[in-house]
Amino acid sequence: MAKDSAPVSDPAPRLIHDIVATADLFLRESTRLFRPHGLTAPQFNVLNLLGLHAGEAGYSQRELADLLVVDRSNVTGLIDRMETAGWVRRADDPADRRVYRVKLTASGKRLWTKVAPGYADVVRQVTARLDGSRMREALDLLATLREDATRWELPRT
Amino acid sequence: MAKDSAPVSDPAPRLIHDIVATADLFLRESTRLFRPHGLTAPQFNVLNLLGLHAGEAGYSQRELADLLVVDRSNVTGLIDRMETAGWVRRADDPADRRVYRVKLTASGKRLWTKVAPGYADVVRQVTARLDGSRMREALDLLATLREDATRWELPRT
DNA sequence: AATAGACTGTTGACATATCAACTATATGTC
DNA sequence: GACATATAGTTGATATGTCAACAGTCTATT
Repeated sequence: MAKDSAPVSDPAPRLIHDIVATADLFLRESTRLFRPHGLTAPQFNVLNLLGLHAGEAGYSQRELADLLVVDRSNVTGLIDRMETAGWVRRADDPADRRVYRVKLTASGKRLWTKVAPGYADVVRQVTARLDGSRMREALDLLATLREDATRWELPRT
Repeated sequence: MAKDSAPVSDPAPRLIHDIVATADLFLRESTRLFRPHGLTAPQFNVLNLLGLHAGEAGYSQRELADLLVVDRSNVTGLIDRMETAGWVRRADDPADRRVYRVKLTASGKRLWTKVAPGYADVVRQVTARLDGSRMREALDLLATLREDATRWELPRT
């Protein structure tokens, strides 16, 4: 009988580790897909956001930062590089002189239509073995974990 | 492959997104815990690996790279900074002059015993709502995804 | 023993990320 | 209108990550 006082295989830290490892693996593998097109994963995310949802108005850098869940300051360089590559441009916002509307260029649109289907394929392949009920279970588990991860309190010392 | 665009509620991309977002959130939140001690998340991971499993021999930088799932070159700077902070030291390996054995210093051990319990608490809080069966299900789901993520083939163009 | 090949750690170039401090612009309140 | 406050984007310092190329060391095969 195993003593559970020395839980070498304690599942809780393992779960956290595995989530991080799975996310990492997925980012790493998807990078292999983007690389031949000169894209990085965050750059593809920008392309995909603009291609999918942005319409004519584009997104402000603040909106992009919120959607990508990164700091505003990070978006500056990201968009700089994508602008240099010719995939996006910064347009002035007529309603607010502080903001740029970031929009796809024609070249950016072309790249998106070329890369996005391959990404969708990969996503489908990776999730192919999960049927509807396991998929729902997975989404639910992750949502539960995210709720509790925002809820915990720092030890107040 | 369907010619029409993916429905907004397509669960597959959402699952991938949610895994990355959950990992991200967890890393971000745990950083709040490490920060007051002057530690970053990767630095805590090194500390924890050395504190938990390394024993007298420590780990080589190659072993650390494999355990952390990062490139060897990344470990150079990580250990540089932790050495400067006085938490680890590089000892020569008597059996192989190419490698360093990275070991905790007394100060590193002290820091680990101070920080690790708080981390364990947080892990416990975050996973508290998952009973044994959901935990097993979660680990199993992630393992399945990782298998398929290493299996997919790059479109051969 | 010699040598070819593999492996370890480092370096340099680059992308991504954070945070704090700064400028410029908006906005709400007196 | 004037002022306090908030917000958008940039900058600089720093940490993490990749990749490719390098020097030094090991190892296996002849």
